[in-house]
Amino acid sequence: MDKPPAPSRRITIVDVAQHARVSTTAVSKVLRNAYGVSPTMQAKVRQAIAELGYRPSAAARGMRGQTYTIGVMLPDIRNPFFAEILDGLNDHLADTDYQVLLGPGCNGEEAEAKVTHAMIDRSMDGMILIAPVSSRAHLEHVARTVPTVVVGRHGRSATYDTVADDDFAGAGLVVDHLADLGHRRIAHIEHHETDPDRLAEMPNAIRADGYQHAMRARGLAGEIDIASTSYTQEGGYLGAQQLLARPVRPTAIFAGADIVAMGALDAIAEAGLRVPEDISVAAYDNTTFAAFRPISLTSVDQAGHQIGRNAARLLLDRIADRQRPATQIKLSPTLVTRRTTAPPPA
Amino acid sequence: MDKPPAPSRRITIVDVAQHARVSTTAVSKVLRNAYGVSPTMQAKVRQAIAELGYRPSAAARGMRGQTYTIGVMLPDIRNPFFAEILDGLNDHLADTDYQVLLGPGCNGEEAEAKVTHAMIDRSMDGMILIAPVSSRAHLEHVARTVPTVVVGRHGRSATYDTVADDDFAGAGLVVDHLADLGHRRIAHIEHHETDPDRLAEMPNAIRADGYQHAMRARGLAGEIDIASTSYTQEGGYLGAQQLLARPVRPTAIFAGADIVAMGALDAIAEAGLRVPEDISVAAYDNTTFAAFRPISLTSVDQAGHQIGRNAARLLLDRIADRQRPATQIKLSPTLVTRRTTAPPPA
DNA sequence: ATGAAAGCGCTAACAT
DNA sequence: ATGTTAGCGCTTTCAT
Repeated sequence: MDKPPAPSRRITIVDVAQHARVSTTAVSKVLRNAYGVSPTMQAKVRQAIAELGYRPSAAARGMRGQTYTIGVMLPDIRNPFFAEILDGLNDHLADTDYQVLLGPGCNGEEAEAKVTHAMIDRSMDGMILIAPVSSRAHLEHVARTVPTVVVGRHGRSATYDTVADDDFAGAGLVVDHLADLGHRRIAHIEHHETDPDRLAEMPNAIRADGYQHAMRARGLAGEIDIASTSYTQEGGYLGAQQLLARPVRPTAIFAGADIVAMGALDAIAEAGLRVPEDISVAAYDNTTFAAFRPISLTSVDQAGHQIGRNAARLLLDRIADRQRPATQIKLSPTLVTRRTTAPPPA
Repeated sequence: MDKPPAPSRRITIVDVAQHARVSTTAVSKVLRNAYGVSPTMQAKVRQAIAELGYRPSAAARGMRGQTYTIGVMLPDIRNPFFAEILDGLNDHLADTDYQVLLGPGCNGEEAEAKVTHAMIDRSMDGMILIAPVSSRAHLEHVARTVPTVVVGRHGRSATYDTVADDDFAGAGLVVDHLADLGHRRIAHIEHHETDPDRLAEMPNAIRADGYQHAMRARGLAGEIDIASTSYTQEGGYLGAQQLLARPVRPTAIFAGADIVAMGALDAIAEAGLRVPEDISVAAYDNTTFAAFRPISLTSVDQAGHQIGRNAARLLLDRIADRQRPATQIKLSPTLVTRRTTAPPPA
C-alpha cells in the first residue's frame, strides 16, 4: 500500500504488465476497454495499474492511436459567452476519457492558423473551433485532417459539423421587442464585414441581416439605420456617436454584442441622454455583466451551454465515424429584457 | 512550387531527409537549432522543410525530447484578470517555439489534480499554475515532475518559482484611500478560508490580513469588521447584507474581488442605499467590467500583464536549468479610483 | 560536421 | 483469450 519508491523513471506499460504477470497487449487492451479480455485479466491489470500509480503517456499513445485530447480554439477568452460553451462541452466530456485543452485566445486568421496547426501537430483527436474567422478553405483543410466541429458560424460543409445559434431569429427578437414597446427609429451597430465567406457565415453579418429583415417585416423599412463599426467597446462608442449625430436621432439602438452596448452607453451618457428614458439599448450575448445591477442590459441569450453539449456530442460521433454525413444544428435564442429598454419618449 | 499532392500520409522527418539528401539526424538538429550543422546543411534542410510543408509531430518529439508545449491551468476562465496574465505569457512566448495550451477552468482540488495530471501525461515541457487551491504537497509533486511556476499564490517553495501580486499592499491601498476620504467604519468581505496552507498563501487570505493591518495602522483597529463569505457574486450579496444589518452600519465596504462588489451593490440597492452617497464600495482585480460606465468601480489593479511576462520568463529559465534556485517575484498593485468611492455622508 | 542505428511507450497486426 | 512483435516519428548516443 506504500507508494512506489520515488520513481524518477515514469512507470510504463511494461512495468504494469510485469507486475500483473500478463502481456503488454493485455494492459493496452484494458486501457482502451478493447475487446478480448477476461474479467480475471481486467481485475489483475486494473489492480496493477492502481498499485503502481500508472498513467499512460499521451505522447506514446499518440504515435499509434489516439491522444484522448480535444482541442478547443476560441477567439476571445474575455467574452464570458464562450465560457458557457466550454461548460457545456465539459459537461458532456467529463464522463469520457477525453481531456479538453484550449488554445490561447485568437484574433485574426494568422493566429487561428497557428493554433489549429499547433493542435494538429499535437495529434488532437478532435477539434472544436468557436466562431473562427478563417477562410472556409482553411476550415475544410483542418476538418479533413482531424474531426472538427465548428461552433457559432453558419454555412454548411461536407467535412465538418456545425452548431450555431439562430442569429437571424435573435436579431428579430430584439427588433420585435423594441417595436412592441413603440419604437420606430431602431438603429443597429454592426461589425463591419467585407469578406464574402464571412458575410454569408459570420454571426455578426447574420444579425445585421436579421435586423433588416425584421424591420421590414414590421413595416419599418424606411427606418433602417446601421452604423458599421466593430464588435468592441470602442466600436460601440463610435457607432453610437454616429447614430446620435443623425438629423433624426434613433429612439433605440440594437448593439450587435453586449460589449458594443458598453461603448454605446458611454457615448449616450456623454451626449447627456438617459437610458432608457431618452433612448433604449438592447444587445446580444447576455454575457455575465449584462446581468449586473448597474448595467441591467436587455440582451439576447444564446443557449451557450446547449451549444457546447451539442458540439461535444457531434465531435464524439464524428470521431467514432469519420464518414458520417455532416450535421448542422441550429439553436434558438431567447430575449432577456432588463432595464435598458422602455417605451420611447412621448 | 506547387503543393505536395494531397498527402494523406503526414510528411515525416524521413521525407525531409530524403528530399534534402541528408540524414534524419541532420534534419533533427536543424529543427532543434542544435550544435553541429554547417550553414550549407541548414539551408538545404530548411528549404526541404518549406517545400514539403513539413511540421514535426509533437507526439513523436515528446517520446524522446521536448513537446514545446506549456500547460497553463487557471481556476476561472470567466475572470478577465486571468486573460491579462495570459496576454503577458503569450507576449513573452510568441517569439519562442513554445505553444501555450490551457486547461479548462478548474474549481477545487479535484479538478486541479485532474488537469495537472492530464498535462503531465501529455508531456508538457512546463506548467504555469494560476491561483491554484491545491495543497502544497500536490504543487510540489507537480513541480518535481515538470518545471512549474505558480502564479498568484504566496509562499515560497524550493521546487517551484512564484509570481504574485502584493495583495497585502493592495488591501492597504484600499483602506488608505477610504480612510483618506474620511471613512472610519470600513468593512471587508472576505473569502472564507480554513485550510492552514491556504490561509498563509492564498491571495484572499493575504488581502484580509492586509486589510486588518492597514486598519490598525490608521488607528482604526476598533472599526475592523469582516463578513466572511466567498469570492462570488452571491458571497458579495450575502456579505453586504450582513454588514448592513450591523447596529452601526459601515460607511464603506472593501470587497475582496470585483465580482464580490457586484453582489454587494445588489444588496445595497435592495436596502435602498445609494453608492457612493450613502456608502462607498471598493474592490480588487480591476476586471474589465469595473471600467464600464454604469459600474465605474474603484478597484485595485494587479499588473496582470507583467505577472504573465514574468511567469513565462521564469518558466523558460527553469526549463533551461532545472537546478536553478527557486525565485519569488512580487509585483506592486495600484489603485484605480472611480465613482463608487466618495467621502462618507456628513 | 555528418550519419547509422537504437530506442522512447505505446498500439495493432498477427500468431497461438 | 492471450501473447509476440513490428513499427509510429522523432532524438540521441556513438561512429566516422
